[in-house]
Amino acid sequence: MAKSEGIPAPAVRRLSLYLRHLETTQARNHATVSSRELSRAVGVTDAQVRKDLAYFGQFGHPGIGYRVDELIARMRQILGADQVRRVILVGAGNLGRALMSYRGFRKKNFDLVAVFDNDATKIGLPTPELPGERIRSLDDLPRIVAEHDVRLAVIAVPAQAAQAVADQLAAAGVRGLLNFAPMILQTRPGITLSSVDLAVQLEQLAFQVNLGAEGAKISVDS
Amino acid sequence: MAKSEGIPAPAVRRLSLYLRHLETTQARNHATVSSRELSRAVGVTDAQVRKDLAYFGQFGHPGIGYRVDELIARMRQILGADQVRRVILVGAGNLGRALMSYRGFRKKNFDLVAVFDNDATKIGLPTPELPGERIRSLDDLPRIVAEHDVRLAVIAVPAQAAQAVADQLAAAGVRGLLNFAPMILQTRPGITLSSVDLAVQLEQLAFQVNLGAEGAKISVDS
DNA sequence: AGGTGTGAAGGATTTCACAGCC
DNA sequence: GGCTGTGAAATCCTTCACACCT
Repeated sequence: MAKSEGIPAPAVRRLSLYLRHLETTQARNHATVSSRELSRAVGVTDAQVRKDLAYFGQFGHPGIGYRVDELIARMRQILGADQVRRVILVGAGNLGRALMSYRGFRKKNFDLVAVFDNDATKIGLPTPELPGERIRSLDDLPRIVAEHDVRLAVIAVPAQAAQAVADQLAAAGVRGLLNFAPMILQTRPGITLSSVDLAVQLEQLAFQVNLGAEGAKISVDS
Repeated sequence: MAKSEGIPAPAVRRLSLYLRHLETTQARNHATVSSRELSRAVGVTDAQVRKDLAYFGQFGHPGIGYRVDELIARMRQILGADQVRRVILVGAGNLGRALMSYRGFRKKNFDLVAVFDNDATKIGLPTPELPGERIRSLDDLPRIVAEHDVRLAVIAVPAQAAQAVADQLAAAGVRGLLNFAPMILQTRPGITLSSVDLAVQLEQLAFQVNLGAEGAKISVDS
């Protein structure tokens, strides 16, 4: 149904970066930005910025640039950040706890509604970051997902448990998985998966440094 | 000096993924893998796998596939994982502590040699994950970097402190920065930067899910 | 002047398809 | 039969350059 088919994935990745810079620009009370300024902040060319934005509509004003407030509103709309999206977290280990306390999610209008773990010694423990909540058993997964209409989940469990958790999440009706386990997961069609492997990330960096590191590059993303 | 110039960045990104699957294959006592199997595990085409590997040499055996042990050794060599690489961490907050206790780094032959923080109430505290070590002041940065020949650093500080930390790291002689602060950093040439923004990552995922999520894609990852 | 939106050109990466080897 | 390595084709993405607007 969406004619949003032909949008390059890299363009989508840059969208969040543009938005982040726009927000700091707004905080400085600048009313407009040019594609030039945006491009330098994110590390791409100005033509790239205009092309990227053009995939989603015409937001600019010739001779002026982009009105910051307007563009922020449009981009939030496009990214879905204008409405609360509920998220659950599976895995209450070190990384899981760090993610719970991460304020960035809330700022982007994500609402962490529950935390799950398989470890019997953890189930029932209070979650300081989510007042009134407690760590839940995975048995509660289907119910919580249905009750809160949760579409997104973060996986922060050990590698050997990750695939099973992913399967349970998909079965419970979650549509998007953000996986931090160092493991390649298989998902069935209809489930979107994004993986971040911290060690792999560092390995990439080390390789690039070894190469000779000609120019500083914002390499992988975000 | 390296004719390793023309290697596509995406190919390099996939290298770590191939290696990870090879290691699990090895654990299963399989002696060889085909590009077909590797490709399915990582979510690319088999031609892609062969092209990627071919950038670095000829490792395959026609009719057989790739010998697992051999390929692992070569890939570790290529990625530099055959020798210990020393890393420091700046920022001992929630995320920093999670990173300290993350075993994946050690497994990939990274050695975390010191943890720094600017918070006077944290400096001097012991680091349970690094026996005998304590959280250090950033004043010690140049000395530690020089003494241990540290080339890589992980930044896990709040956004508003990140640019200053990056500058100090570069000045101290660190060559590669892995940044977790939700902030676009500027670095001078010769410094390689890779950024991971957890909130942006989730935002990307939410967007893809909203699109309609036609096919499961290992999207941005690692 | 300053700035966007966009067709067209250029480059880069991926896929195809097949020769050659085990 | 199975499988790799690789030129050639196809596709995808980025940059150029300029018409047009303010």
